[in-house]
Amino acid sequence: MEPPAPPRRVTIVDVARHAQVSTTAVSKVLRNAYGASPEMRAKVRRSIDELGYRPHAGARGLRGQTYTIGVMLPDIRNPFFPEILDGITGRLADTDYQVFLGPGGCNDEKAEARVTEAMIDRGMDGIILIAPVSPRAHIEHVASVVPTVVVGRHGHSPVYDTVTDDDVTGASLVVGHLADLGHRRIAHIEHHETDPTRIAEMPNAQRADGYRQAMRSFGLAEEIDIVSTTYTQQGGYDGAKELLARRRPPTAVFAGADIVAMGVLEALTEAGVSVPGDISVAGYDNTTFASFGPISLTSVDQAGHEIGENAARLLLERIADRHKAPVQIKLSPTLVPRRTTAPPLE
Amino acid sequence: MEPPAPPRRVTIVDVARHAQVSTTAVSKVLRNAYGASPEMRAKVRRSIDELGYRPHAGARGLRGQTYTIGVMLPDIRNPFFPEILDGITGRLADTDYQVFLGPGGCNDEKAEARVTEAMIDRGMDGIILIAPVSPRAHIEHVASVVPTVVVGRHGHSPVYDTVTDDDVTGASLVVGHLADLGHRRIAHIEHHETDPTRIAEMPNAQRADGYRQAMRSFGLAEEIDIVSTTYTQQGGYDGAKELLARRRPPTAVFAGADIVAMGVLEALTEAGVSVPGDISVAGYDNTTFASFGPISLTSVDQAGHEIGENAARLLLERIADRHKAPVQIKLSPTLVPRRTTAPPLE
DNA sequence: CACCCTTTGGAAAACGTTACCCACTGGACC
DNA sequence: GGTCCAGTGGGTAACGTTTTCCAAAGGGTG
Repeated sequence: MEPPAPPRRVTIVDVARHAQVSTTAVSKVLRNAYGASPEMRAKVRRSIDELGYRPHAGARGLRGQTYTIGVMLPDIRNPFFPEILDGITGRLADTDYQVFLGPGGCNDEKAEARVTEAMIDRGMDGIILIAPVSPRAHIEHVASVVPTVVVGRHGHSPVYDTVTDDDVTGASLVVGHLADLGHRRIAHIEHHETDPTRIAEMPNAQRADGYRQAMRSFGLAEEIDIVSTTYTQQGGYDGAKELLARRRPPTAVFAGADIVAMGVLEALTEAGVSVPGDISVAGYDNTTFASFGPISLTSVDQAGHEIGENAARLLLERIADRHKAPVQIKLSPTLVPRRTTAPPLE
Repeated sequence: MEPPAPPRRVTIVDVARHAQVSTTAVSKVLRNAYGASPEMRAKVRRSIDELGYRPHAGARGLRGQTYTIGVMLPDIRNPFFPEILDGITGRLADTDYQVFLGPGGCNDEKAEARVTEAMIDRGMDGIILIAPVSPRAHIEHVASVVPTVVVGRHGHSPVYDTVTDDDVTGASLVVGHLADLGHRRIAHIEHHETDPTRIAEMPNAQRADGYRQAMRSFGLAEEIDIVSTTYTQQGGYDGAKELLARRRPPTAVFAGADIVAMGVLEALTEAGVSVPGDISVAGYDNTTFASFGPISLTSVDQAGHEIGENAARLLLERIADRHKAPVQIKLSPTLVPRRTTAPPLE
């Protein structure tokens, strides 16, 4: 209770003395390494428990591993990440690895770089980057220093593994759902991507592409109508305003993300347009709030838990063998129809 | 790009050699320590930049600090944390400290202990615990080993600082608002707290207490009506069902958290009760989704950003002087009236 | 000019752990 | 009875920093 005497930490030397063995022996037991008899293991473990010894991660990192895995979250607000994180921690729960999250700034390359560098400086054994916006060169630099798995970004590289959701399929699920209901004028609100090096790798671009492909395959090529704003509530609001100003407004709006759909709903309510009576609305991500009663938004559920599990698994494999061939995993999303989509009136 | 040769990291020795000084000198420059002339500082800094040197945090931790601060989040889903986190990172942005988040399990003492121990093992310089559920003894144990600030938990201790929001005031803001609108039968849904050692320290208990006090001060002591469930959507749903079954149901429901209010809205919609026509509903936390158009929930805004800033500031102070007298900061919440509250019909 | 103090710089010993190597034992095998 | 090998245990030198000293140089003071 009294701060004056922060007691010296129990070290491996204390354990060795207590168990009357060498520090090497203790180290072997700690790492389940070869060269220690069952009796010795038992004796050492007893001493560890008795003394309450815990290995010092920093010191371990100097020679071997730190048993720490870093997960970079670009935007902690995105309600889709918790699922992924659960998947990651679930897969890692019965290993010796501990997960720490590095908060990257939203859409901020500088912040991302700062966090990834900080993770490397702390000797983390592996890094999972979630939907990074950094240029590919930086990601490959990170991956060349420490085992890395990239989540939510398409494209592949010789140095890291990727886990993504099939955004093209997801978009076509939405278009198909709306077309089945009888809609023809289905508009899409996308997040505008300018950087040419990223353009094919970002999920937003894939969703827009998937929308285009699906519209064509349903014979609705003529009706393709895309508004470019941003994946924010404001972006959805602006996009909806623009669509309402059309000579013939769409009867359904496919927002590229749930948060965008929130802005759309806001704008429609303001304009006195009823949902789904006059216009149907669908989102993407199946975020927590999509299921709330007053919202009940039709959305696309990415297999967040599976994404996380796979990312963690691949990372462990890459830590075990840094030179293994890179893997790309693409998971399938599912449609979650709710009360914001219905057949058109006309 | 090619993994085969993970290049050796640049160390302080390399910098020293390049700048033709001792490693001691480089170390002094890194830490802005006394005993280095301006010319030497300049020379060393030039070498650092030229070689792209970055200090190895683990090695630093062995002797001095790791320049790492751990923030324990009990539940990453809680949409209230991002605000606090922004406040923390904002305050720390122009220091050398880096923040990492430790994901604690929801309401899980074991998980909390695992994360805090992991932070200690990694030599973190300071720890911020957000709304911890662990017994006070464990928190004090942590605080006795490493500088600690506790957020969102009342009560005070000789070994750590606290930053909280005034939940009693917050509750009275809600009751006052509803009473001003003309409501008398105002019910409250609380999170039931069983553990006697925590009971006075948890925000939920304070909110329930504030509700009672406010009801009395508005002359509504007779109308006090509390349902004990949990701070979850299901808890809100169940609580609302119970309230609707009363002989004379309340005309307003004060849910102890926004997520609870979501469950309440669901139950009311299901029962064909209109909001705010028949029953007004208020939440607490002013989470992101509270402001969404279709929800538009009256709520209480905790000064999340300020909470975070203060927590970070106190932590820096405590790192500078571990023996300073503990501080308790209590911030004031504000009411955010929206469309789920209105005067009663009768 | 002897003395003391301040400034500047460095040598060397920690810090806690693991990797690498070597030594010893006892049994199997020829 | 020698050789080889598997199994067991330990000694020691790293790993990259900071800290604690100590020495030398310069500058004021009496």
